[in-house]
Amino acid sequence: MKYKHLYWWGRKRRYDGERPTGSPRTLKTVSRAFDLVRALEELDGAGVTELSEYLDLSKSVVYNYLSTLRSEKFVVKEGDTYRLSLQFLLVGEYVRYQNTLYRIGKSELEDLAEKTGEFAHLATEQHGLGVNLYKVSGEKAVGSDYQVNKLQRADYLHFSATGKAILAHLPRERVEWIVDRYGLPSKTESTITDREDLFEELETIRERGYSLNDEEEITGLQAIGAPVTNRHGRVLGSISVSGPVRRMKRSEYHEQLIEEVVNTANVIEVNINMEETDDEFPTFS
Amino acid sequence: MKYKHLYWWGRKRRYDGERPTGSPRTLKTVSRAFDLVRALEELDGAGVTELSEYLDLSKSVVYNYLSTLRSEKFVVKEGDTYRLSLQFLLVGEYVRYQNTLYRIGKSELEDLAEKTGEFAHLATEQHGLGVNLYKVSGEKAVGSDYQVNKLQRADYLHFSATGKAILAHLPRERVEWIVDRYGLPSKTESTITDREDLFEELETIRERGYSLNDEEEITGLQAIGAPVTNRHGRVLGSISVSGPVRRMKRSEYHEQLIEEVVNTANVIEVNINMEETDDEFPTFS
DNA sequence: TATAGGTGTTTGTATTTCACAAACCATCGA
DNA sequence: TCGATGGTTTGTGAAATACAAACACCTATA
Repeated sequence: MKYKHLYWWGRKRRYDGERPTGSPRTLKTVSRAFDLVRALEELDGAGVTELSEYLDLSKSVVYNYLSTLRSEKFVVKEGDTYRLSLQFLLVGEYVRYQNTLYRIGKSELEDLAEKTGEFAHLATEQHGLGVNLYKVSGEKAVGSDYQVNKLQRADYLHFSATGKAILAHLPRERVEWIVDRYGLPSKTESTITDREDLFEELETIRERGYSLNDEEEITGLQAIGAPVTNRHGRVLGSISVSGPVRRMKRSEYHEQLIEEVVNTANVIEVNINMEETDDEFPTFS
Repeated sequence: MKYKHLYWWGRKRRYDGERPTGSPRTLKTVSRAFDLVRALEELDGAGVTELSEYLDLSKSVVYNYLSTLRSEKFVVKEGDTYRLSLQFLLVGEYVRYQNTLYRIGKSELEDLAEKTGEFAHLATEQHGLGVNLYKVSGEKAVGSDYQVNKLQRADYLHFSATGKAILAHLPRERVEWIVDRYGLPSKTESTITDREDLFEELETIRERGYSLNDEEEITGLQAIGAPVTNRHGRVLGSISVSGPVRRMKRSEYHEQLIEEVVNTANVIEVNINMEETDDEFPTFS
């Protein structure tokens, strides 16, 4: 349980008191409301007293926040414990559907999983972390139960095939920022933990057009990833297939998989560019 | 687009000024923050000025709210338009995973879709509306593209097989409340729109143990549903399979499907009761 | 190249609204 | 019956927010 929220919610909040001039004012009350949302997630639901101790706020304050969130339908009360409601799921599904990469890429990813029989992922980047937009399990996929049911979290970009494919196509300064912000924590002994090594790897990925995760996240698991960029060269996200190293490494099969992945990424790109006739794609922030 | 949010976000907010004594205080600032979230959903992203007109708030106020939501990572800014972020999806996935019915029922539902080849749904109730927790498309499933990709929304309970199975096992006064609150709008000419008809139907459903949606939501589509209750008799949600009337109505096949659906619901119930050894299940609100 | 009109952003300040503590009210078990 | 442990309500001072107006920036157009 300790690992769960280590890097997830980001660093400690800075309330308005200590705000440097020139940066936007933020509303304490709103921030607290989201502190409560986070707390409810971290505690898997809780009562008023528990939350008031956890957040160091008076009981009545917590009660008022919960009542408000409840009236907004983002929180439900079961007996005396408050929980986050399915409203979050509904809004979440809306947001996902808004995402062009998901909308266009979903069915292609399903085809990819079907064709290869392996496990396929569709990911994008937000706030310097990777978010899985969709996963499909192919016929041969192993550990699929673990992978499908694993809780969906934002995770580091530097140790997954999807993540590295994205990093390779972000502007260098953005990658620098991400590394500064989150570091390069290791998951296995193969994880890239050195900054220069990472930049070399990203260079390689750019040259050959696909990324490889060689047991860098989970021992025994290899993944092949490819970026999806729009016509302006901005990376929208990436896809990957993954499976046990033993199978994935067999050379003909390996080549064939690379082919399939890169090809699928390409098809998605084409379809996206057909939809997005001529909109601008400004940079995220 | 008009239909989209007709009944979704609920009725107009009542701020604290006009609060009847004895009901909890609610925080204006928090409510406004969620007004912004709603607005961003309704407008599919928007700029400061647009939002300030839409919500009748001053530009600077909107700007401050957006800045706060952004610092909480629930909103991103692309160029000059603000959008809801994937954070909602992540929290939503967490909430879904917290749901016992989803956690236990998911794989059983997949089996059901596989066995029958039809389209299968797993749904629950919240705030008097139905929420789909999961959907799987079987081999033979038709219109599956529409159904899978259809935007996930909370919808009325009275015209779906899953919804009616749930209603049939809620306390009468709760059903009364729901009907008072949302009415019985019709989707096709077969939709039940009369209160007494509905209660009779629910009685029938309770007696025979499954529900039927006979082109009440979509012309040409039939669905068979069954409730999932815990050992205390509280309904946790329901499942269904659906397909074209022509196929679904063939009598042997029909019987067989009913059998499969009821059976699956049963298996889920057993598994849930094994997990939830002896917790109380208080009533929602 | 200047200018008008459209953005998003910043600031000062009045005043609304929130935070706190303490009282209150259930429920449960000893 | 009593005490302990929750959640809920209320009055009031202190602090955070809402507003308007000024600002900076961009783009189109004269």
